[in-house]
This record gives sequence, C-alpha cells and structure tokens, in this order.
Amino acid sequence: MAGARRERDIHAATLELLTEVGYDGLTIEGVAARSGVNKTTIYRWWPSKDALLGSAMVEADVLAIRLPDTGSLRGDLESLLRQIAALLTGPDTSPVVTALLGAATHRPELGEVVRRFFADRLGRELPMFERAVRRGELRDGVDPATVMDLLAGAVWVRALLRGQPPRPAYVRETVDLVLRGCTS
Amino acid sequence: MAGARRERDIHAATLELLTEVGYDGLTIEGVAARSGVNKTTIYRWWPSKDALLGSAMVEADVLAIRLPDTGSLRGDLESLLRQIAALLTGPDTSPVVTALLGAATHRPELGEVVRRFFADRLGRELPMFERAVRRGELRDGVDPATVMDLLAGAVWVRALLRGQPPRPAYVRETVDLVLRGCTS
Amino acid sequence: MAGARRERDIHAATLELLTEVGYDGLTIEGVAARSGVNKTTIYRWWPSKDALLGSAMVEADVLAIRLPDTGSLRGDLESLLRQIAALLTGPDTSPVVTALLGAATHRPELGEVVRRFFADRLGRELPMFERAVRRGELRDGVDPATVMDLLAGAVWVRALLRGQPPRPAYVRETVDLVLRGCTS
Amino acid sequence: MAGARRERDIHAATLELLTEVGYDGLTIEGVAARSGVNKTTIYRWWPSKDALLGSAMVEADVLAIRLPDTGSLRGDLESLLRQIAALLTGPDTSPVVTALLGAATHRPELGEVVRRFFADRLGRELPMFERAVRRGELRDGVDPATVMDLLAGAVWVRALLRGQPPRPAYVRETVDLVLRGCTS
DNA sequence: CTCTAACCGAGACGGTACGTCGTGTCTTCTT
DNA sequence: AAGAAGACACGACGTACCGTCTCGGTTAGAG
Repeated sequence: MAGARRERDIHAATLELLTEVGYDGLTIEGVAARSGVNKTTIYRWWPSKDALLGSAMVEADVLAIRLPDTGSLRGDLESLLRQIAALLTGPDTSPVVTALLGAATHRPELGEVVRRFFADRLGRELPMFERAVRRGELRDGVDPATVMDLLAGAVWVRALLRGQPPRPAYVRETVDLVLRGCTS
Repeated sequence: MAGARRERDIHAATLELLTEVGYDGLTIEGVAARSGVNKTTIYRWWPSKDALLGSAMVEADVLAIRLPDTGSLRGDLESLLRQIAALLTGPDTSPVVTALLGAATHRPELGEVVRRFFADRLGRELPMFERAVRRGELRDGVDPATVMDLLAGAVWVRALLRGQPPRPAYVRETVDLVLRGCTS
Repeated sequence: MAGARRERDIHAATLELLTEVGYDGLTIEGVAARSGVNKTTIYRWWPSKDALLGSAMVEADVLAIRLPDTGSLRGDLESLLRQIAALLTGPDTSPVVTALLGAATHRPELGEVVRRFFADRLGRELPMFERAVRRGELRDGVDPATVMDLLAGAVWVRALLRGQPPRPAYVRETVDLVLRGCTS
Repeated sequence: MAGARRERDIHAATLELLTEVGYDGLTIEGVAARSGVNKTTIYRWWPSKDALLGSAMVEADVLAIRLPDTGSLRGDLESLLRQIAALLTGPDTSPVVTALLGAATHRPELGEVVRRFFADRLGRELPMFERAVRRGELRDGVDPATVMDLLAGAVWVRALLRGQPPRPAYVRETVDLVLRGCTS
C-alpha cells in the first residue's frame, strides 16, 4: 500500500519547475533531476505529467481561497474577487494557476481536478450567500453559482484573455453591477 | 513577401489535425504528412507550432461571431451568448476553441492572437451598446467591456471549468441578472 | 552455508525459461516470477545470471553423455559423436547447450563450467582409448584429447557454425577419416 | 538511396568497443557516444545491435584469412590453422571473433553472417584441395569440407572450450593425424 | 518564351524527452 | 535463518518529434 517515500520532494520539485519553466517546459526527467529521484520512481507512482501536476497542486492547495465574512455581501464578494485576481496575476501563483486552468481545457485528468475544486469551493461559498439572504441583500431566485460564474468569469476573461490585470476599481465595478442585478 | 504556395493545404491540415488529435497531439510532422508537404516547407514559413496554429485560426475565422441586431439589448446579448456557448461546446468548434484559449494562457504567441481578437470583437460590439443607450436600455456609466466580460466569462467558466454546457435557460438567467444591474 | 530452500524450483524455472526464450531473454525477474520466488531470494544465492545458469546446468547434467563400450573404437566414437550431435540439435537440448557454449566464450563464469566439464569428460573417455590400445586399434603416440578435439570440433562446426545438422553419414565419414589417421 | 554519412565512424567505434568491453558490454548508446554520432542516427540505419555488429564485421573483414599456397597440402593446412589459431587467441582479434562466434549460436542475424562467411571461405579453400589432388596428396572420396571441419573444429574446441591456446606443435599434430587419414 | 528568383522535396543529422525493462541493493516485515 | 514485500538508483532500451542543414529540382512571372 504505502506510497512513494519521496513524494514530498517530488511534489515540491514539480511546482518549482512549473513556475520556472511553465507547463510545456515541465518534464518528468526535469522533475526527477530536481528532486534527486530517479525517473522510474516518478513513473511508478504517477502515470503522466498531468497526474503528477494534479496531485502536486491538490497537495499544495495552490488554489486556496480564504472565505471572507466582512458583514456585507459586497465586502465578501470584493474580497473573493481580489483574491482570485491575485491568484491569476501574482508572480508566484500565476504560472501555476494558468498552467492548471489552461491545461484543464484539453486534459481530462486536470479538468477533473479543476471541476472538483470549483464544486468544492462553491459549496464553501454558499454560507456567504445564505448570510446575505438573511440580511436581505439578495432577492429570491438568484443562483449563487451564477453570481460566482459572472464575477469569477469576468476577472478570468480580463486577466487571461484580454491580458489586463483586474485592478481594484474594476473589481468594485463588476461587483457593483452584479449586486444591482441581485437586488433590483 | 509572397508566402507559401501551399498555405491553404497546410492550414487546412492543421485545423483538421487539431480537431482530431488535440493541441498536444498536433505535430509539425503530422501536419506535413497530412498536407502532403515537406516538413522543411512548414518550418520555412512558421517558426513554431503556435505561430502556425495562430495563422490557421485567423485565416479560418474560427472564432467568428455574427453580430445580432434584434431590436433590444436583451435579444442582442442572448444571441451573442448563445453563439459563444455554441462555439465552446459544438463538436466541431470546441476542440479548436478550447485549444486556442487553453494554450493562450501560456503561449505568448497565441495569447496575442486571442487578445487581438477580443479587442477587435469588442469594437464590433460597441454599436450594439450604443443602440441600447439610444433606446434607454442602459444607464450611464456602464462599461460595455465589463458587461461582455461578465457574460462571456460566465459562459466560459460554466462550459470549461465547471464542465457544464450552458443551456438556454442559463443564458437567459445571466443576461437577465446583468441587465437588471445595467438599468437599475 | 545451507542453500536456498527453493533451489530446485529456481533451477527448473531457469532451464525452462532458457529453452523458451533463450539466453538473452532469460532474466532474473523472469525466473523469480516463474518459480514463484522473490527476486531478492535469487540474488541472495547466486551473484549473476551466469552463476545461476551454471549451477542449474550442472545440477541438471545437461551435457550428460553415456560412455559407450561397443567392443570397437569405431563403434565407441560413432556412439559418442551421435550423442553430441543429438545434444547440439535436439529441440530440447539445443537451446540450453548452445546457450551455454555460446556464452562460455565471453563469460568467464560459464567458461569455467564448460572447461571443467570437458576436462572431466575427457577423463571418463580415456578408458575407451586404453581399451582401443589394448585391442591394437590405435598406434602409439596418438593423443586421445586431440582425437576428441577433432571429432567433437567437426560436429560442433557443422551444427553451429555451418548450420547443417550432422547426419549419421557425416558422423561415419569423420570417424573413418580420423581412425585411418590413428592406425596408419 | 545513399546511406549513413558517418557509417565508417560508427563501424569503427563498434569494433573498438567490442574489443574493449565485449559483446554484452557493447551498447548502442556507447557506440553513439564513442563515434560522436547521435543515438537516433544509429537506429536509423541498423535495426539492432547485431545488425550493426554484423555489418561492422563484414566491412572490417575481421575473419580475413590469407589463402596459402606452399606447394604441399600439409604446408597449406598448417598455415591456415595457424591463422585461425591466431584469430582465436590474438589480443586484438579474439574479443571480436569470439563475440561473433559466441553470439552466432543464439542470434539468427549473426548466425547468418557466420554461415555466409564459412560457405564463402570454403569456396576459396577448394583450389587448395584441388591442387593437392593433382599432386596425389589426397585419396579420392575425401570431402574438403569435412577436413576443414575437423581441423578448424579442433582448434576451436581447444582454444575456446578447453581454454588452451593451440600451440604450433598441436597444429602440426592435428594436421598430421588428419593427413594420414586422407592418404591411407 | 525564356530566365531567374522564389519555392519546394528529399534526405540526413544532432538533440531532448519519452515511457519501459531489467538490474542489483536496501530495509522492513513475516514466518 | 530464510524468505516475502516493496521501494529505490541506475543504465539502457527503442521511439517520436524537434529544429536545422544541404542539395537538387520545379514553377511561374517579368523581361
């Protein structure tokens, strides 16, 4: 049963190299060399580069988001969005996150990791919306998932497809627009 | 200046292979074999797989969107979103589009293609918003780019990150939510 | 000192595999799998594939020759040669024997096994020649070792280097030629 | 059509390494490194280690034998045998020759090389026997192939299986014995 | 209607990484 | 004491593409 003895070393090397050389520059041989482990050892435990990346990311909790509780939905959403924007643009996190999300579109293995993560995060965000409903900040019939799609999607499009880091003003603007739609 | 005599063949083979075997399965050698052209001929004209892909996609106008004019902003936006959703999920288009957008995150060359495309499309969408302003469907101070970020981003997140094809009801819901925010 | 408890199983598996897949196809891992023994167990008792092969062959007495006593040197030699030819060409024995003799040329360990075997067999053949001397079938000054070199060598060259199985007529011819030289 | 540009380098490296590290120590990667050629280049032209070895040996004419014409069959045969003995025991040639002959027993590809060589050499030796017949040194009904089998086989058995280099006295003894059988 | 420049095919190559197999070693746990 | 179980470093395997180079042909438009 057991598992790889040097798993931590291997995961660490994987993420280091990912940030340094990017998804395509990342090779199993490179990870082996960096982690001081033999190539075959990696193949023993992970069937593919993607599987390795996936487990490294899960273990490292790369996409971790602190769930805010600021007292208002507006504050909570702005906090969330700023964190997402930081993940997508921060020098440390951006290579890893974009690699993951980029590859997820054509790599079933990583797609699954991402889907699981999004489902899980949505579950953890629900209380935020429940608090908002109790405070009367949200009219009935608004699906939290849709709200998160809109806001996270906007930041994502801005940062990665338009190539414009989402600044605080932009975050406020999008949250404001969506919140108006959620109350009116 | 000129250009490759067999450019059309090569572009066609590129897109065919892209849909068949995906971004990573796509190789210059494969394109050469499929298009009946020698490998060196491809290298003569395109410095990289991404450059080739980029030019093939531009030429094929893969991301083409018909700009609607339905008489109402709601109708226009729903039409746009449905088209985007179709691109992201259609059996013919999805492999190409996701390959492009996935690779764009870590491939400067393709990122540039995407950014240019988005900027251009936004420009072509502006008249739609100007008509809406004239019709009084949009309060002042709403940035069309932000609206498109929100809506396109939501569809994108749904389709590619959550793995749930955006159905018509979802499209209506998001447009409704955003439009409420645009008028209130 | 002791010895492996499962030595017989291991030896059996070794020879089976040798006949099935040949010298180069024979692997320690294969022997372990076939004999139901752990790889480390084999390494505990034999330092190398060759050592294992050597001991398996010695134990199995693969090169065993019945020493004939037909009443005449001609009959004795023909009997011996036929046995050698059978060893070199028989479907069961040939893979083992040729593996051993082939490897002996560049594997000290197996070379030693072979040399010991040849020396031993010569010793057991000597009485045959002594009987012949007593019967006056052999002039003085003929070295039995040379006679055996000539005859065994001829069969060996035929069978393995020329790729022509030595037929009975051939055996008779060579024995006749050498015997003429031994009496004249 | 063409062929490998660096064929000579590769063949040279092959034979050098064969003498230095033996048949089993010889690797394609080693040959590539020694010859300054890339591994794939070797695989482009030779499907296996054996094929490479075979062509290297054919080209190098490793088993070359000068055909003597001393005026007597005895002289011719002694010359031949001394050459064979030298091939089998000389510091330069022995590794190559024993590797070839050892591997020939279980490597079809090399077996074919050896068989072709022996057939060819026998053809070139025939005139020697025809001269002997004309001189009356050979009775009718003696097959030259058998004579060569006996003599070459004896030297071979001595050198490689008994591990005793065949000295001149031994060569004379075997030739004498066989020649007696050929005339009586 | 040629001639010349642009383009192409072919063949060979050095190179990186792949994913696999087998080696021989080591430690720990089980009879 | 012997063996089973599992992890490992290591070396080589044979393969796929990469990107580059040289050489010799083909094509097609400008003179």
